[in-house]
Amino acid sequence: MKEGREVTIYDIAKSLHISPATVSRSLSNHHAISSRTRKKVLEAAHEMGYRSNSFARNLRMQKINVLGVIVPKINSHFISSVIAGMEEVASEYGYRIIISQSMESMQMEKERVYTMFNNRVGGLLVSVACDTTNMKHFKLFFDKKIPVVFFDRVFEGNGNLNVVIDNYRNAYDITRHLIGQGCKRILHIGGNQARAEYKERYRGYRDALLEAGLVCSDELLLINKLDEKAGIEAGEKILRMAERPDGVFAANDICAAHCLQTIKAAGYKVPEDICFAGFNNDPVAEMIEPHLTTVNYPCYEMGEIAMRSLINQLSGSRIINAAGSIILRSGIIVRASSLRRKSS
Amino acid sequence: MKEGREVTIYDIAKSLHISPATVSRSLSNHHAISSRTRKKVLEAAHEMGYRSNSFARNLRMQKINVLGVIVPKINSHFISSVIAGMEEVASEYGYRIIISQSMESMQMEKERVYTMFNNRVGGLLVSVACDTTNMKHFKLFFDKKIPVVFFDRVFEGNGNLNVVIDNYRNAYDITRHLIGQGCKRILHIGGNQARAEYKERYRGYRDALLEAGLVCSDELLLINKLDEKAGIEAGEKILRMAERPDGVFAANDICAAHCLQTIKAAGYKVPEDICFAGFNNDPVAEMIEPHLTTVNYPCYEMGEIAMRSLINQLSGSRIINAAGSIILRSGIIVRASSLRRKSS
DNA sequence: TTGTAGGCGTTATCAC
DNA sequence: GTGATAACGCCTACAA
Repeated sequence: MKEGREVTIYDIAKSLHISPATVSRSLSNHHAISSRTRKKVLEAAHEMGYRSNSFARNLRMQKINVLGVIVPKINSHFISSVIAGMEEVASEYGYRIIISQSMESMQMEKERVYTMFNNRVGGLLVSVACDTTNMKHFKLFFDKKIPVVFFDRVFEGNGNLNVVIDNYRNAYDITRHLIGQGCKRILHIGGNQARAEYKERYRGYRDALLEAGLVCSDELLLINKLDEKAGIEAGEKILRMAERPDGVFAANDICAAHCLQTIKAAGYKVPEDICFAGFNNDPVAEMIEPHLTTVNYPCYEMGEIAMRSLINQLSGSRIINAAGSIILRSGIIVRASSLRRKSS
Repeated sequence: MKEGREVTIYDIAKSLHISPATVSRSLSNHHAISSRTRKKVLEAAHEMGYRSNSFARNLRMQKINVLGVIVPKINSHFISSVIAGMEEVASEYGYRIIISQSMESMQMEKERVYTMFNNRVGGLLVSVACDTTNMKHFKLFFDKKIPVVFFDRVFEGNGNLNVVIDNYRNAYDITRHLIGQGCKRILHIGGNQARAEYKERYRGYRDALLEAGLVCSDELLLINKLDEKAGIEAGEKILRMAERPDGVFAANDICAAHCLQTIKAAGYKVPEDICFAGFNNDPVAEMIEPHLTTVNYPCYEMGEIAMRSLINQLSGSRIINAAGSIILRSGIIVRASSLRRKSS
């Protein structure tokens, strides 16, 4: 076996005194080939350490088995679980995935999309950055009819498919729950309202309040980045408020948990003084004391479904309706952080 | 713009009445090209929806800009952070990463390695599965001198590079800390002892005990999968013990946290009755009450370093010593779960 | 500064 | 059943 250079079908052909075409056919189980020849070739290939060159093959075949995934950041419970689900399905169908992070920046997202395009991925799975305001940069894909599936953070209406949960409904339900526990003055910590998903969570919250005749004012709305730091700052802000809320619904668990911790450290009791609710069902929700009421987000399943839909569009001969939304089942999980009464 | 067929540099060349070579050079920022021509080409390329064909490019260049990452499971704080670090460095250097999971199974790991090989990744980053007992399946890569960098869970001595932390030392230090807090009977929850990393943590623990003249017996050693379920079961087991330990050192935080929770739920006080320490500095460590003493594991940094080392081997003309180990700085973080005295 | 031409490793289309 | 040969799209000596 030669060091350095790769073994090609020519090398095999030469050593066997046959033509490269025959080798190629043997390797790809072509029907018009004698089984004796095929056997010889297969053995020689193994012997010589041959591996097919996927670049040459793809170049020739015009076919691609790599799919792209673009996410804001990989290192969150939510995203890493989604990706785990995607990877499992992808590898089951013989696809590879390449992953990149937009770091919550639309500018970087654009670059990533372009790179994916140039890398000729067969399809794209995307959860957009926080400040992504439009989907112009996906036009490249739409124009070429390369399927794009959005998940979690999505856009409507370019013939693409979205995999989501019902943000409005879950936010509404969890706010209703807080109201049911006797909260009269509920504060919402939300994410960037330019993102429909966070807007929907806010709307669900607001509608529940209005319906119950409770106050819903700007003072009770905090918009931030929903990370650890934001949670702590939100807590400090709440502590400084003249009229303190008796309930908090945050648009994610990390933020909720750190806010809760800050409030607790100041001597207030949860849920007696303030009820808390989050979103996502992150592992921290079950660690914090008291455990955090939250919305169960089927992350792993979302990854599986999104990937399955994408592969479907790639291999399915005729898809009737690839566009639209798949809304996954989700629901609230009631834990001690919001439980004042026995029955909810 | 033609539908269906891809735009090539030939199409651009034709429409601009110049040669394909000029187009190619313009596109790759070759120096010997007039900026006027380049501009024209870039515009035309954009206009016509051109994208470079990475297959043709790779075929021609014999170079690969895709690197493979194989991990047990993506969806843990530790692994997702490592990958986030890797991706950041990779994209900085123009590399893409393809990721797959071995699901903690050596059999699947073998398959993944083979797939990566056939996909002709330029290099490999691996943290091996729990039950991986040898590195025979990486021989393909070693033979072809394709660089492989192991991280966290590693193997010694095949000319490969390892990126690790000092498991022995950290385990030793944290056990010493528990002893310093007055613990006399410390239990260790460890991972699969076939894995050197978990063995090292056990050894550090044991040596600290022996040195202090404390008891170190099989009764005080629990080996399990270190996940949530294992943590709860460990807690239940401890509660059933005749001679209960007054300190627990678990080889990861998830397990430690759930064990702690189980013990606490049974009415015992932490750290007064039992001290707790974990490993990894997972987000849950700062959420649980009391906060968990742990070992800070520089995950993101590990991803960055591992990726940087790999790219180094790929591009560096002469690497003096690519083999061996890089040991990252880590250290214990003392929190309330083990703090009985004012000074540690 | 730009053009010409050959080859990277496959597979498909002809012949034989 | 097998062999010759022409693409696939790109890059890069070498020429001009």
